[in-house]
This record gives sequence, structure tokens and C-alpha cells, in this order.
Amino acid sequence: MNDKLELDKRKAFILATVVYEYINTAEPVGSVTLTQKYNLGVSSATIRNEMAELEAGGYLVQPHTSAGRIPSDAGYRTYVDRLMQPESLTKDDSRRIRDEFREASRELGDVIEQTTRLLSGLSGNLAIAIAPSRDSHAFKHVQLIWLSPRTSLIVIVTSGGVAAQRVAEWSTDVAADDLTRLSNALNSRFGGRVMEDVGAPDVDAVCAELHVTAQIRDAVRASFAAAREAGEPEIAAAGAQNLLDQPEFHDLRKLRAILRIVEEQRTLYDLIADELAADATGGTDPAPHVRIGHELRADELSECSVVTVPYRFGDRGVGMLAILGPRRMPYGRLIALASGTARSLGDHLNDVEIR
Amino acid sequence: MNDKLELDKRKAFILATVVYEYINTAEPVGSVTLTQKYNLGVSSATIRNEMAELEAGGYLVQPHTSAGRIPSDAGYRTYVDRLMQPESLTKDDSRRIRDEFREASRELGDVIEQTTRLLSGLSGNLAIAIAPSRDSHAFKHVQLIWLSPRTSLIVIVTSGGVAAQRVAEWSTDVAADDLTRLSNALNSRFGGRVMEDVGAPDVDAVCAELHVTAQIRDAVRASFAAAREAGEPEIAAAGAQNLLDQPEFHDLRKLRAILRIVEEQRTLYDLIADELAADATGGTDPAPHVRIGHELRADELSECSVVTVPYRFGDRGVGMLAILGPRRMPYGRLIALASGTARSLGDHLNDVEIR
DNA sequence: CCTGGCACTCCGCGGACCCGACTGCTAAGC
DNA sequence: GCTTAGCAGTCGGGTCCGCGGAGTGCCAGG
Repeated sequence: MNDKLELDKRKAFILATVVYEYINTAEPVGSVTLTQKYNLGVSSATIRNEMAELEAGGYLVQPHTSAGRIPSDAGYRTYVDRLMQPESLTKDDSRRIRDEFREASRELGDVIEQTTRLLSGLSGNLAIAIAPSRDSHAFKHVQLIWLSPRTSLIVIVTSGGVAAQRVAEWSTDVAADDLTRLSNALNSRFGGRVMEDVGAPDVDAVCAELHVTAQIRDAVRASFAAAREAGEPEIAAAGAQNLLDQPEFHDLRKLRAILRIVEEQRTLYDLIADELAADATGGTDPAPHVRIGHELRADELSECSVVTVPYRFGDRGVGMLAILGPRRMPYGRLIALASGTARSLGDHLNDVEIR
Repeated sequence: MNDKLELDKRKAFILATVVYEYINTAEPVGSVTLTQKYNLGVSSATIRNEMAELEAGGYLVQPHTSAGRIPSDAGYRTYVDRLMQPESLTKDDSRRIRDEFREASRELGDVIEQTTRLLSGLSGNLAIAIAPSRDSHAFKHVQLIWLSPRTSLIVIVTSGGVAAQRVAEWSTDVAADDLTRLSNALNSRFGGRVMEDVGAPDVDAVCAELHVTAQIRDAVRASFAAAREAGEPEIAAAGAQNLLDQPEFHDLRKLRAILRIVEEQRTLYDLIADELAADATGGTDPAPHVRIGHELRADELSECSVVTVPYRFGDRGVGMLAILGPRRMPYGRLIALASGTARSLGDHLNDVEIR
């Protein structure tokens, strides 16, 4: 593979057209097709020569001798990075997105799920969403509630909503007043902090001052840990059945691999998490990102591409939206869809955020 | 179809054997196979005659002339109802179930989800679980928590855990004391009731006594409504990729139909809900129930069967576990698995229930 | 009532075949 | 030197055919 092949204008156009045709038809595209459907001003023989060079350069491959060409990973990559013209949302799509979020739930898990359904419906592919990870939320309130002499409810509220709630059982009777006092102390101490800054030592300090039992201290500590830790990152996926329409998934083994990935949330999360980390740390504007075929570093997904977009929650972009589909996906449209949905999702979450 | 055909002993044995063979091999079974694999004491010609009569009686069908027989819906039905010998859990299975629940979550949604994963893994089919509907829970506690002068958190706890929590915003300042007084009044009034018996009028009465604002009254009323209503019944499904192993789902159209059903929770719920109603009202012991092929009243599922088992939560059996797979499923094993899992699930939920 | 035998049916599979869609190459033209 | 027409070659996919195997239904005889 000659990776220093410069693309002159005509080669670029041919490559772009091959990708475009293949995305639309799912058939390898040949030189004659190109001359017939596009006005190139040269004969098919010339195109053949050009295509042969593009293949030598690693941009195109032949599924077998005497077939047309299809794009390689590198071909798609150049298409996405340099040849494709960016699209914007159609009126219709943006209206549907707007309508959907207008009556969206206020509960994070539900919103995430609803968003994947929307995005899979619009994109005709598999949509995935990761909820903003909890640990960047601001502490709002903690309350120990007396239920019975030996049971209490511990609730922790953050800017993202109720982050932890658990029923605790005590081996000795506890007075409601003591619980209230502890709640007040914790609240005045932690008010205004972000959750990362509320650690076990802080909890211990407050508990020591008020001389609460070790049992209560441990329960409170555990509740804060639960509220703090990302725990199971909320993740949702929808639209697997869309993939059945794509000819590349008529092969049962590939299909099974995909389904397994979708059901194993862990794998699904890993697939997108690195992007998340990259975007969370980098100070750059959250932008759509495309990974193609082997760039995904998973054999089962070597014929897939993923479009990811972080979405902003407050002024920290920590959630992630993704579309998974065949490499042969309409990148322009999907990028626009994912970006638009991410923006609306972020706006919606900010609207329902606890102030 | 002669539906009054009585099955003599030999016909019964032949039918049972055909079903059994077909379940194991997925191949139409012929007369010679039967005589070879099972010691029948008669020749294949006799079997042929018997099978012809079983076909006339509607128990067997031929996929095409000159092929072996496969069971019809009625054939499976008689097998399940009268011919099959009930199985019990293997040591291995019950151990795995026990282990799974030992470290199961305490959160209802998570438990449900984990259970479907377990059951789909054990059964090699698609597993579905519906959480006990909320409205049979007992009221435990309500608390209005002061967050800021104009925002409060309302939490309602039932025997099933935190049933509703919402952040409310007020247009005028609210004192923490007022919230506490209201909480106390509501708690003393509603203590001991089941959630169905806590209606909007009850809330209104308490609010009127304490002269709280209409805004607060409405918010509390809405919270109770949210806690009371089944809302979106919690439902989970897992193991769709297991179905790919079954030859009957190699047909893409059937596969798509199934996947659509799994992703549309509404359909999935309807599929099982009638069983739930039947079992909740009837005072009989919760028992596994099998529906076969067209009994499911859904064309897409005409080649599927579903095993459903209600599970007890407290002394009301209102949740539901289900296994969906091809009609050609090992009924005995799956019934045992579903029952065993349902029992463990019920026990687990009772253990973590708030007392 | 059972059984061995026989003719028949139908599916699935492999092989042969052809057609169509490409390509690569070459030689000639601008 | 780039472009082009023409041509030979290659390969995949569809179709047709023929065959073997599995299984049935029926009949005649025990």
C-alpha cells in the first residue's frame, strides 16, 4: 500500500463518487456505472486506470477479481475527513427531534432510553446513549428519614436528581431527632461541593462530631459512595432490528456478534467510553467523531462504523450519543442527526436539572 | 380435523416420541427413525398407519409430502398437558440460581434485569420479566424535604422501596417547618394503608386541614399519583441472540418480527399481561402456564411458545417471568427453570422488602 | 391387525452451464 | 503523455438437470 499517494482533483472525485454510490446501492461500483451516472468527460477506460491507482493507494478494494470496487477503511476515512460535504438537519428531522423532547420525561434513565429510540428511528441504525456520569454532579441535599425505630431511609440528592436512596436497618433504636441533626450537619458541611469532593473522611468527620453510632456512619458513608461512584453507568440501546435491513448483516454470524454486543452493556460501554474520556478531558468543542471498521479495534465490528457525539450537561460535556451501523452508512446525515439530537438532549437535561 | 380422536396408549407413546424427537433434532421424524431409536415391538409400517391417524386427528402435520411428521399446535398441547413427564431442577441449575440471587441487587429494576439475564442464560432462550405492579404495595412514608426556599424534594416510600421522588419548585418561599408538619400529618394519616387506598381526596383532606398552598397540594397529589399508578410497568428482556441458534429463526422475516416485539415493550407487555391478570385474580396456586403457537394470538409468533410463571411478592403473586422460544422448546426443563427462578426471585424480593 | 414389499413423491445437493459485469492490457489517436 | 476503443480473460450468480435419500401410502399376504 502506497500511503503517500496524493489525490488529484479527479481521483478525489472518483473516490468520493465510489463511496457515495456504494453507500446508496450496497453494490460494488464499476467504471461504466460511474461514466454513465456522472458526467466525467472521460471514458470508462480512464476511470479504470484511475481506480486501479486508487486501489494501489489503499483507498479501494475489489471483493474479487472482475467485480467493481468498494471503499476500504482508508477510503471511507478520506471520504469522511476531506471529501464529504457536511450536511445539516432537514426541517423534518429537526421538527421531530424538537417534538420528541418537548414531552420528554424528566427522569434521566427514561430520557436516555427515549433518546435512543428516537435516534434509531431517525437514523435507521442502532442508537446508543450513555448518561452523563454522576460524579460531576453537585451535591444538593442529604436526608436521613425516620421510618421506624430501627429503620431509616437515606436519600441523597444531587444536581442530577436523587442519586442514592437506601433503606437502612439498625440493631438499636434510633431517634428521629438524631437523624435530623445529622442530616443538617451533613448538609451545611457539604453544601456547594461537587460530589467528587465528598469523600468518606468528610462523612466520618461529621459523624464523629455528633457521636453517631458506627452503624449509622457506615450506612451514610456507603450511601455517599453509591451516589458518588459512577456505578453502573446508565446506558441504553435501541434499534437492533434496523440492522437486519442491511445486506451486510444477513450473515448470521455477524448478526449474532452485534446482538451480543448490544446485550452486553459492558462491551457496549467500552466501545464508546474511550471517546468519552477523550472528550471530557480535552477542552475542545464537543464534535462528532467517526470510527470506521478496524478503527473500532474489535473484530466483530470490522464491518461497522460508529458515530459518536458527546452532549453537554451544564457546561461539562460528559454524556455520549452514538450510532452504530454498517461502514456503508450515510455519514453526513447521521452526523447531523447525532449532533442535533445531542444538542436537544443537552438542552433538555439542563432544563430539568435541579437548580 | 377429527377432534374427538381418543389416544390409545400406543398412539400416545408415538405422539410423545415424535414431539420429543423433533424437539431434540429439529428434523421431521419418520416412521423408521422411531422403530430404530425406540423399542416399539412393531414394524415401521404399523407406525406409519398410526401416524397417519394422528395426522388425521390434528396432532401431527407433514411439512410436505414424503417428509416425516412434526407436531401441530394441538400435538404440542397434548404433549405438554398429558404426555410429558414433569421435570425438576437439576442440581447444577438450582445452584446457579441460588448463587445468582445471593448477590443480587436490592433495587427492583436491577433485580428484574439480572433475572432475565440469568434465565436466558440457563434456558438458552429469550427471557422476559415483569416487575410486580406497584399499586399493591403498602404505603410506608412520605417526606417533603426543604432544599431551598423555593424548591423541595418529595419522596414517597412504599414497601417496594422509593416509589416516587420529584423536585418541586414553588413560586413563593416555603418554610422547612411547614413541610415537616405536612409530612408528619400525611404519614400519620396514611400509615398502614396500601397504596390503592391513598387517593387524591385523602391528600386534599390533609392539605386542607393544614392550610397548605394549592401549589404544594397539587405537587403532593401528583407525587402520590405517580407512586400509585403502575405507570410504565417495569419490564426487561434478555437473550435475543440465543434465538439465532434455532434453525427456525434463520428466516430473516421471522427474526425481525421477534426483534421488533422485544424492543417494543408495549407489545411484550401485552403478550404476558393477560396471564398476569388471570393469575392475580384467580385464587389458585401460581403455576407455570404454557402457550403454544397460535394460542399466542399473534401471527409473528405462530411458531413460538411462551412459558409464563407468576411470582409471589409478599402473599400476592403479581410479577411475571416468561421464556419465549420456538415451539420446539424443551418444555419440561424450561418450566422447571422458570418456576425455580420465580420462586427464588420472590424470596429475594421478600427479603429486601421494607418491613 | 400387523407386516414386508413396492412404487411414488419430493427435497436437497452437486455439477454443468451460460450470462453478465467487470477488469487489465494493448495499440492507436489527439 | 494522456486518453480511448477494443478485446480477451475472469469470476460470481442464476438456472437447469439429474440423482440419491428419506419417507410415505397402499396392497397383499400372514
